[in-house]
Amino acid sequence: MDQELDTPQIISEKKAEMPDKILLAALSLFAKKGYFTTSLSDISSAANLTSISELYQHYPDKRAIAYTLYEHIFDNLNVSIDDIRRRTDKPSEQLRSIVDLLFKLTDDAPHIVNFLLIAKTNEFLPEQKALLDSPAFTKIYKIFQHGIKTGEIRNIDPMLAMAYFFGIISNTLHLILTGKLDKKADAYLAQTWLAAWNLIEKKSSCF
Amino acid sequence: MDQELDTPQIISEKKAEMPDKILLAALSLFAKKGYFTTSLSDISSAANLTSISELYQHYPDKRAIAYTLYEHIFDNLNVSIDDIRRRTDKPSEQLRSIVDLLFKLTDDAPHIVNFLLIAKTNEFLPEQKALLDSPAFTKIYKIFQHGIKTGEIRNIDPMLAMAYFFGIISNTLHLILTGKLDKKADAYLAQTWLAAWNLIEKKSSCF
DNA sequence: GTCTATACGCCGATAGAC
DNA sequence: GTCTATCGGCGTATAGAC
Repeated sequence: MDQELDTPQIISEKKAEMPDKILLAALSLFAKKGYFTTSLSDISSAANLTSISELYQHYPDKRAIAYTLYEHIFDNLNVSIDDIRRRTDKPSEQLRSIVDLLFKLTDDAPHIVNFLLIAKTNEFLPEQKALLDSPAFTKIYKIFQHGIKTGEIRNIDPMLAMAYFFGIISNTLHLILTGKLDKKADAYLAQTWLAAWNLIEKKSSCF
Repeated sequence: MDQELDTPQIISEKKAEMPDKILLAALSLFAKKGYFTTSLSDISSAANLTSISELYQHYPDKRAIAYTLYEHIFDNLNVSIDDIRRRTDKPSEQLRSIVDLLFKLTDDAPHIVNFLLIAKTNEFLPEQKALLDSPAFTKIYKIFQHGIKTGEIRNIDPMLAMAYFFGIISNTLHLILTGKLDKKADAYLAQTWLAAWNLIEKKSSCF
């Protein structure tokens, strides 16, 4: 339990080898301008390559860059969730850890959270599996199911509980990322966690 | 108060004159495939035009179509909000009416709500004013400010209250639109309204 | 294996025939 | 004023020189 949860290395930033340099550049651009308005030329400039051709030494085409990015981020999210589930099987603690992670990421790697939020609705990434169909999503859904079964979460459609809970979380993060909420994510963490959790907690008198 | 609120004619569907036929086709395609993956050819087919050129008789370019659509939808939303504010100045009733409207729209004109949700984050509509900067948004923000001043809403950052409230609403609508929640929006209205309102209500014991 | 130069397709936009 | 035919540009992708 005191085994700390580091900011996950969603993308290795240490000794940025070439492919990661490209991915970081792409992530930043996609998060800022979107996939379709980002050209390969933009990416190669941002990654300090001499020309577009260099991209093709590492990725077969543009979609592959986006898709690799998508996989990196979702795989790491998935791993983080596995870690969390391994550490405790109490839904309240699992959800708390996930929220902690997301808020921490918002401060430390805002592009990644932006990418996640965009991937939620978007025309981003031609025909990719949406956020809603990723393994990470399914695992989180199971947390809600489990919480309802054990009585920690009140007895409503688990999908609805999830909608409420992450509606609060993701919308708050979104306003932070767009600057409508002007403090760091960390400043809103405690309050927002309480709002989201109390809303779905069994013993809560919200209902 | 019993002055009924019709589904607003966001886009006149009655005797669909040409420009509206085009807008409806575009709305549907943009909501489904996104702006950038929708070609003028797609739009002209969907609108049953004989050729792309016909589009140019009504709109100067592709962006104009998207922008007109954006204006129609946001202007109508804005008008609806004005109506609501004129009918009552009690924030709880105003917010309830807005939520009613959004859920009704989700059942009656899902593309419009989809468009609104997409416009929230998106790379949609090159460089347009985001949802967050529209007059409609500002007016809703004032409802929260007012509610806090009169004591109906508890005393937190109004932007945060808004984030929580509409996080629940919009995330729920999103899951309905994507089919993850499989009933009609109307079936979730009462419960979701309660969740969202109780969360920010002053007398609520959620906190 | 690095980069320049170029090919190719798609799509937005237009011109001009009827 | 309706439609066909075409242009031009951008952006992806490749070939080929060094």
